[in-house]
Amino acid sequence: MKDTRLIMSAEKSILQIESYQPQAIEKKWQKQWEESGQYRTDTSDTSRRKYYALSMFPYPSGRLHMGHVRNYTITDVIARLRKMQGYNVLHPMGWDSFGLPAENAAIQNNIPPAQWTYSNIAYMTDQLKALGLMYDWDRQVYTCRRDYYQWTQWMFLYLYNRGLAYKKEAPVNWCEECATVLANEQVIDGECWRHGTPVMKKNLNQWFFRITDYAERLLENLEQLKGWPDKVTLMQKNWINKSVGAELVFTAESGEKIPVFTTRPDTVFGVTAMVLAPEHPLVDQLTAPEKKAEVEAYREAARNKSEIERTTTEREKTGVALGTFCLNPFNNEKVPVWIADYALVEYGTGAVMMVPAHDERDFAFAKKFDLPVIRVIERRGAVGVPLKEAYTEPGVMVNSGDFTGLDSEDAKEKMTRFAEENGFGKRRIQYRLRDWLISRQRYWGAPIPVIYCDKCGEVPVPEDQLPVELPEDVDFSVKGRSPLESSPTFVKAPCPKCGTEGRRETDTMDTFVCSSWYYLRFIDPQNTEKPFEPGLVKYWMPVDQYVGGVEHAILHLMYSRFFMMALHDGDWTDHDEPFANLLTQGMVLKDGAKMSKSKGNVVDPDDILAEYGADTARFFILSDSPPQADFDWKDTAVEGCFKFLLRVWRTIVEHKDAIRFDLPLPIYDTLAGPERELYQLTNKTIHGVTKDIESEFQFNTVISKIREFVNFLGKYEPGREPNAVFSHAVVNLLKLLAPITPHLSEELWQRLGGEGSVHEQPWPEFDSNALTSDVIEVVVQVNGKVRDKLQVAPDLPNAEVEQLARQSEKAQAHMDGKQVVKVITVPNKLVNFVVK
RNA sequence: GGGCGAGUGGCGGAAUGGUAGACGCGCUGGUCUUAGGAGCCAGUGGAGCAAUCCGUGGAGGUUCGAGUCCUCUCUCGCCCACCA
Repeated sequence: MKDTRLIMSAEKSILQIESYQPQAIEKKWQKQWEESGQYRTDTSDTSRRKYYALSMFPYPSGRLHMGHVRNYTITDVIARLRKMQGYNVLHPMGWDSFGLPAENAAIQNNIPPAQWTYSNIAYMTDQLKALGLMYDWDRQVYTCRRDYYQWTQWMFLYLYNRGLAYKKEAPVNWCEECATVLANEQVIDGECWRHGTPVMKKNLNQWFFRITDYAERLLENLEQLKGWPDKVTLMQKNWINKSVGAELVFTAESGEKIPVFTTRPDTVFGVTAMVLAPEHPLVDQLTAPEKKAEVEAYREAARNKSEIERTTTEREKTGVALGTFCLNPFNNEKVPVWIADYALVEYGTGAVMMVPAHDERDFAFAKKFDLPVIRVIERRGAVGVPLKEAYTEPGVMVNSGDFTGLDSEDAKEKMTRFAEENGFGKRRIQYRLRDWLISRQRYWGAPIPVIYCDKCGEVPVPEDQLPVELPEDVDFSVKGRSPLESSPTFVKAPCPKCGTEGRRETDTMDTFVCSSWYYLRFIDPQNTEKPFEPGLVKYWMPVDQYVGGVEHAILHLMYSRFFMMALHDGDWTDHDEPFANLLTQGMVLKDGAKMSKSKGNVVDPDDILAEYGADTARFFILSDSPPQADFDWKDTAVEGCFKFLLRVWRTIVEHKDAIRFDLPLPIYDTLAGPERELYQLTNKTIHGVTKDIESEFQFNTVISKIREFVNFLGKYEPGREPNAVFSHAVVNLLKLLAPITPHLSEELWQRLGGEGSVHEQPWPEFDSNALTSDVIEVVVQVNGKVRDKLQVAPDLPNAEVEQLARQSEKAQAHMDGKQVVKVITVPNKLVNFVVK
């Protein structure tokens, strides 16, 4: 392969010095770091300022992909930097190791899910270690291990005892491929997030977490998450989707109350029908006998439609009149009751007051079924213009009884109050966010710790009986119900209350439950008494920097926020937000497309490590794009990075004799010529690199600054004697590179005779006197166009710079015969002559 | 349909309202070499011999000065979407 030849030839060419052999030095240092324990964190040391750096932990799918490499490298560089800056750094890694793929692999290969999972973890652990990541391996967590899921079950009980976990029968999303139910968040465009297959609605008795209790707080707190990308907070805001309005109660002729939720109580005089969701509980009672067959057929059809069919906006409206009527409480008008599948049983009250004049959907429905359109709001200044489409803007009220003439925005408030006073309505806030469906009819997850007893009903397993262990005598291949039902040892269990024989809950928890609190367990992973020690969590939380893919913007990040709030409310934590700063890294692309097996454009991290080593991989993946943007993988650019590291190596090893650690620091004022320039560049680089990392981790510009620095160093002739300025430059270069290329830096640090580990060194400081050059280029503009450039001393008084500029022949050529009306001088930047 | 973000060389991308294209990839020429796909040196937005002119999706505007700010517009990407 050409890459291997490149390395061989490169090595040959520098054979006369000593060659850079990444594979050898990387292995050596990884072993050394592990043995020295220098990356372990003492979480009980709460005396220093702390920094908690966290990557979203991986699912052990088999092997790492480049997205992982990018994610973990970014976090690792941040963690290493903070450590050098003197923080007490926590940087852990673990495994989100429950989940469906393990079960599928078990069925296919006839091996237990645990075996498949642990062998993947072993392989991926080796890969992570080969990348030289600064993890405290002693605090790994595995969500599939009983010492972890015991506490996931504890979390369930905690929520259950606070009334935040409950079971109910509801129409839920069912994926045939997964053979289980899914949370709303796991349904994308009516399709399963994993399989892309249509999701069906089924009425099932399922467990939910009452995340809607926290809807308002989840929304309000977004304001304080200044360290999150706007994009993510916005997505969460849209997902929660708060609507302020009113619940108004219509009354059927037969007496049944039909509440509706509306954001437009001001349009209630325009109601010309009542539309119920097909699944609405009142449908049977409100259907006229002669309509029974037709209505039942419609409901049956709706049931068999997939989510995708039901929710496309382009579809024509369908519906059936029930043949009965209800009364509008505001004017006692009789309006017909219909069912239509554009009304959703899960939202609001499952019933909609139909106002065709002022709602686009209702307008389409009325047109289709020839229902009357009554206009109750007119545009100000354009009264009497005929309606061609729904008018959804505010305006002036018409045809609205006592409310006629009001501004429609005022009317919302007044009409809601009127409804409240008269007992047929109230103000109501509605969120789109639904409760989180957490039960799964699958094996490889944390069992829900509940026992059903004929006498006592639903009984939570007492805390001291946790964990409810996952049995091994299970037939994984059963579909449609939990495989746990097939375990002879699992199902039967004594009722914790009365001791008679009961049945265990056989559903397991959504793996997102496991990952909603893992960041807390990292702080205290070996605790056998509690999920974590609140005192430690108080010090370590929140996570200072969380890094991961934007695909978790809603699912994981909102569930974790919910957990944190719930734990906070029970005094388990001081904070109610888990992640202070969030960085969503972009995707790794190849040839402009997402890496995928089907496209055949996957780059395997193992190959890159074998060919170039971890430092090149780390350096490259940070180099070309800012971390938030997508990153285009380019093989030639990887080579370029390797060549650069070779050059760093050569530049330093070649001049080994000139580098000493015990030389006195250069004194800026005494320096002249190239030495002075080198010293300036060293300080500028330290300053620039530090600044770029601090401001949103712009590693791509960090790397370009380091390249400029090295380019200069390569041309510099330090001589054979110890050289203080050159030594200062090289020592600082190694420190700046340490977080990015930890092995190379460590190796050179040691070879040069540096004490201890480069990673234990303080982050370099810069000499602020030496940040400016001795000569500055000032631009001479005429009417804003660059005409000449001057070399002047920095901070030369404006008047003198202007004098010099006036003498510029090139500038004068453009000012000839014209009058200078204004001169603008920007110190150390430019002089602009405005001429007429 | 609604919301958000982005459009800069052949490519990835730099630019507190102040020299557009840093840094790199690629390419061109030279050098060293048995050889070069390594190293080193030089060049590289477009047009032009040159002076110079034109250039950040498009059209306007603000400003001494606009890739950057404002208005409109086009294209692409992402998110949400029959949520009442």
